[in-house]
Amino acid sequence: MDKKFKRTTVTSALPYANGPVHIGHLAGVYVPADIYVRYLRLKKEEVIFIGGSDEHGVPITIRAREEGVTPQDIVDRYHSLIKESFEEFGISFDIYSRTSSEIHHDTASQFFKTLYEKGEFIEKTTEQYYDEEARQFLADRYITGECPYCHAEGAYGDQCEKCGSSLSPTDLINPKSAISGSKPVRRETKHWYLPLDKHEAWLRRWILEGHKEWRPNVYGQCKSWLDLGLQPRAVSRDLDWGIPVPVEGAEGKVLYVWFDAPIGYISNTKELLPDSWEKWWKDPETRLVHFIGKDNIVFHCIVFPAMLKAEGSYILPDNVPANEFLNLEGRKISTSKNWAVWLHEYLQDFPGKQDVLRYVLTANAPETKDNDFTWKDFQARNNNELVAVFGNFVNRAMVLTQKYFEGKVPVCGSLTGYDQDTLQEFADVKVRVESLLDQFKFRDAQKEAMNLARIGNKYLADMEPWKLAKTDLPRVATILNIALQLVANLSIAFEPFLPFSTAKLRRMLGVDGFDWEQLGRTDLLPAGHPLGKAELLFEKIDDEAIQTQIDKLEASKKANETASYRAKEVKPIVLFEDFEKLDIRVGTVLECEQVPKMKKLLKFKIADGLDGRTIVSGIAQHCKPEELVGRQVLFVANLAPRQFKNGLVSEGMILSAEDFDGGLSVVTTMREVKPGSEVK
RNA sequence: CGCGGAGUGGAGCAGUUGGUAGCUCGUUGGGCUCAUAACCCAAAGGUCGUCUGUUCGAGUCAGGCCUCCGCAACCA
Repeated sequence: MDKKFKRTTVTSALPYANGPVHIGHLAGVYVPADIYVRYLRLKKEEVIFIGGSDEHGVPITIRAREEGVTPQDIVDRYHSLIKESFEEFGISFDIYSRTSSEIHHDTASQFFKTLYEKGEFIEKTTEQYYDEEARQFLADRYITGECPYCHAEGAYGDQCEKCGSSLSPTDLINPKSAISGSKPVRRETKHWYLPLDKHEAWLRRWILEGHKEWRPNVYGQCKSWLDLGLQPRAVSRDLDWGIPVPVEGAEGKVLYVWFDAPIGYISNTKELLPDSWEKWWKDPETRLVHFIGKDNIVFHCIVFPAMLKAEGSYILPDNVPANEFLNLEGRKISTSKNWAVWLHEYLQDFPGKQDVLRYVLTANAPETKDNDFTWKDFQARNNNELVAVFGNFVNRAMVLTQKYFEGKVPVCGSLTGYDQDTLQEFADVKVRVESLLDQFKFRDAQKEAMNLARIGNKYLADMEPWKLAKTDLPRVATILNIALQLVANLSIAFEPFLPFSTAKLRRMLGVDGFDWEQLGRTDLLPAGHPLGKAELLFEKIDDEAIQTQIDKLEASKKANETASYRAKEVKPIVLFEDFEKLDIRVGTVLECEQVPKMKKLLKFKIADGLDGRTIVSGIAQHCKPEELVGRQVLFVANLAPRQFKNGLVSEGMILSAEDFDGGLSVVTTMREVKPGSEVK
């Protein structure tokens, strides 16, 4: 901010071409990036806006295999879907390309070679699991087996979801390939690592001392990583989809996707500007800004800068405004669970309403913490803010001018003190909006721009030109002149935020365009200037349209849940004598209560036909204690007692069925039997 | 006790260096009638997650705890 730059390179995170783009992507990255870029362009600053699809990596190959198509088919499908919907939505990339392009392969390959030749990598040989049937090495996530700690089946190569322990694939008992189902074998493989530890010193100075202005979430995350000590990171993988590692003896190896993806920013710039791309990436007078989501902070603030520095000729990012996440109707957005509002579907369902979504996502942007998108809020912001405040003010000014001055901008006469105060506010708003945009505070900036319309509505209400029209037409002329200047100002102030609506507004005003510099001026429309046709800037969205969206969300979620549901694999065969060792009995619940301070635990007093026993069970979030009293439940009677931290001892285990969504249902008997009856 | 971010009126968010708790929406009452029943004014509504400490004074600083979300498993 203190430093003066000549031009700005803006990048936005490359969406992964494994699915369509949803509102979370938009709110987190693309809308703020687009606002910023449009703002700079309006100021006539030199700027480029780089985007593209990230098309490599394991998940794409898995998906392709599942669908029986090639990875290229998958990325082609989603690349064009994403590209088209961005375009229709008005994300004004100078280029939106892809990492499967030839130019990217060359660029990334060359980048690797340069670092390789400079000796910036270290080589390590390790043993990894190899699937002989599928003929490939397996990513941690694609190996399953028995957890060495809790012995649950289906633990992943990196973590057991049952007990939460983090694992390494070689820890698993009876490992199995998730791809072919076959038993993988260990095989040696060589990989290249970027020794981040060697970069730690300068990164520390650069970020912790040089960029204190970064957002707290970004700065904090970096600090945490640096304080923990950086480790070398592998830059290659054993895979057949990606950019081949361009050195001898690296057959069957590709660049790890996080290594090649950020280089995509550079390749895409090259594609756009084959002759002059370097000044956007290598000139110290260029300001580099990355728009990303919070999950990408480490890559863009530590790993990618380390790569750029290691290469030697590149500039480093000046700021990385990362957003938090957006939730949808109170839940996390999830691609796999189809809990999302997809951009391409929104564009179909709400044609011509790009700006409404842009407005809502900015007004509710997750800039400092995770936020929630609800359709009700979407409707309210449209109806109560865009329509009622902004659209209505414009309409009032237009209609009154039509009525009293045949649609021509009336002459501004002498000004009252109130007029002057109102005009002064234009300039104040400009200063505030600019300052907020410069600090990447888009939510506040948009709110400030909206104040112009509020000022306008108040001005009209206070002046009451419709009353004065009967007695003092010259005064009405002045009032409407000011109101119309305000409308013109709105068309500038909102240009970065609502490009479609401001274009429409300019048509209504009968002007071609304004510069940002003109914002705050009070003579944008000369007296006598004929206005264009008045139309409504925004329209109301009714309950029905909103309900349709909510229903759609619920329906697709349900469909998805049932469609993707498949029971877990059956465990290995056991002998009858093993089964007999378990003593399962029926017990009647005498008492049941929540364990104080333990959210998940219920304490049971069970009649077992003997002396009775106490059982503690972690099912409090799934059933109410009072519903269980008097019911018969099944429990394992000869399980070794387990003591909890607070001293409680559980003498057995109550059996419950686990539903597909993790919900628990306690198992009971069909008819009442004597407590202590054996279950066989 | 792995690390970071967050927890503020019904909803969504501000709150800079500690000094009267603000904004938008909603609610209630009033006004206006040019306007897409839109607009303008006023009011009600908060022990700022919780406990303790520092201070003349804490939403703000320090420490403990609780809850939510991310990061090492690549979904922004």
